[in-house]
Amino acid sequence: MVSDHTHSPDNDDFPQEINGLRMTRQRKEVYRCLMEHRVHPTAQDVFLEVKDKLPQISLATVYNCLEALTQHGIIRQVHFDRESCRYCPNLLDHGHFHDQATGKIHDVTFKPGVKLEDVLDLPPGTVVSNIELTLRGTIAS
Amino acid sequence: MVSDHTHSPDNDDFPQEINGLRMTRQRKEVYRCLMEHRVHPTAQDVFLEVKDKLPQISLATVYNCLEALTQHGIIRQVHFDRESCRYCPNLLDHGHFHDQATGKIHDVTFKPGVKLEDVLDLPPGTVVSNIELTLRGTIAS
DNA sequence: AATTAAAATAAGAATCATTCTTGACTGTGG
DNA sequence: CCACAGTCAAGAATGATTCTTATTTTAATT
Repeated sequence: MVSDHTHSPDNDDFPQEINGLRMTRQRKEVYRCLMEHRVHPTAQDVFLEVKDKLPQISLATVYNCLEALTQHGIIRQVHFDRESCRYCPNLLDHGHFHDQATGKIHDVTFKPGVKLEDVLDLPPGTVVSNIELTLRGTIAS
Repeated sequence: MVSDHTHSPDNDDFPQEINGLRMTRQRKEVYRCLMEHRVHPTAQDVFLEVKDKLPQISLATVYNCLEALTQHGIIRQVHFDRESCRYCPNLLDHGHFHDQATGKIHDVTFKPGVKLEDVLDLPPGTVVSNIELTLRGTIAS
């Protein structure tokens, strides 16, 4: 994290920059929305939420912000089939479980010490740079 | 065009029905396309291929066929981010590795005996009905 | 073989998430 | 203060997929 030097009413104590990305008012609100709710919202969800703070923001800007944050490794995209992309501020390696009864999405972490090669038959020489693990099902009560 | 009950040149020895789904000429060709090439084609890819055999087939019909085959558990959809859906006739539990250098998609099987619960921290009571595992990376030569 | 109802298909329109384009705006450094 | 680069808003464009409708095919029955 980077300390902030100036102080503006919109900014409270948000860093002016994260991972080399300048945090504009729009990007801050988008990021704050993800951090505060942690419900894996879609761009549309974020748009509706952020409009309360920045009424003039456009959906395209929300997409731009989410894209910028993703490119700079600040958040991650989550995909469920071809549904709208969802966004996730949890940067730890993890998968997602979609509870089909409630519609809720839960982060699923790997047990400590688990390595891909222990679990999968990968072609020799494979270098994996990105994993996406998606589960669907229900939670028995 | 030609309806032939006993024997038609289009039909060779294809079963008339799989998993309760009537195998029409279109569905047969779509399925055959997947089985013969095994390259995880998109609907568009299948459409172009199948047009050689059935020139009048429409893209919507290809989508319908792929949907019907999927619903009846004959093939599976494969998703990479929000790219076009791809289709896979391999019904065994497996994931997919996307080689970013060649663009090829490889099936990745789980090592024998591996169970989800051994690898993941799942919320208690979780019943997983569907897994999608997607890897991206490269293969060192 | 003809009749009929249900299922499947072709063609193109419609939908919807996302991306692109354009012109205006903002902030920073000189 | 000015110029420049980076952002933004608004709406158009794109592209995959789905929907609609009329037509054709199939299977069952006569």
